Amino acid sequence: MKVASFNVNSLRARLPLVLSWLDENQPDVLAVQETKVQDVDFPAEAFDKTGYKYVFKGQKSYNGVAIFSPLSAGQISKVKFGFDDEPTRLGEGASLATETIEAPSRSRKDESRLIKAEINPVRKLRRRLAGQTSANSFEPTFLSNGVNGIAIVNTYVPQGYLPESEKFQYKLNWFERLLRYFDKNFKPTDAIVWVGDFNIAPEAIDVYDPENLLGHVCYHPEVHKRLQKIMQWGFVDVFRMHCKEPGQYTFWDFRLPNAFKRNLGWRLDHIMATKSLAEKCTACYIDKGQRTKERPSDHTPIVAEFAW
DNA sequence: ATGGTGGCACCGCCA
Repeated sequence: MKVASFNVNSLRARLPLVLSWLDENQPDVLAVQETKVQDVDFPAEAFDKTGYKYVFKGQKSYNGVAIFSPLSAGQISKVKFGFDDEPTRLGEGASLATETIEAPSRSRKDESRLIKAEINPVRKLRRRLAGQTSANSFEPTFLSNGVNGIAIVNTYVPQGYLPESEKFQYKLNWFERLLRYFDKNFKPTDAIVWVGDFNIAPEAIDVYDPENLLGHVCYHPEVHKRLQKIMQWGFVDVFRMHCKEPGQYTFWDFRLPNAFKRNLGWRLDHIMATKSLAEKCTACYIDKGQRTKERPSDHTPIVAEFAW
């Protein structure tokens, strides 16, 4: 099973690139962030031609997440958008002048940053191999708390603007809500893949200038604390499990001249798996290929392969 | 070098 995550920075602007990437890489799951498209304008027809199924939630201009999975890999089920917690305190996407205005409960902005689904890529195959002896001969390897396939949690974590801003507090709070979300809906023994743009470089080797960038909203001790707590709940960074090299980035700021060429980047996009699943991870790599094509995203895909 | 990129929407916001 191949799982990928890609912040596309507008799905419509990146449509040809995403379509060719799917065709060339054939992942069982592609989690996409920053689709920047309202649900009514989602380019469904283009993906219908590919055989990939999809679930998505977006809004105008900002945020937006989607999960793609091919028909042959089984159904996408148990789809849920956003958190299921109490009302949020801060209006995240509001302008600077109005950012302290109360946000409505389960706002569109929250919903378009988290999408959860369950997939079972081998269910059909196992049934076929079992012969037609019994329709119920398939026994899932992991069965806990109602998860009998693999749960995919795709997040686009708030960037945080500046450390002294309300938006940064919103980001810290967002990670805390995410931990509660995992705790409420799953067990650490479930097979969960948590992927997406986390807007955090976990360690010094994940950012091009750790000394000077320490304190940046994407490389900040307070954010690190929140991430660590979620990791301690039961996740393994499968990229770092396979690759210890510094300078392995998934994002290069467009505003920094020749950032990609000079490899002045950040590792902000991640694939985390619960321990039982991480043990089955056979490879994890960053695919910089799309950066050499026309109109690339500022992020680049990260891919993990599992013996599943 | 007092600017420089990119996307979307609208005349600015966000990354």
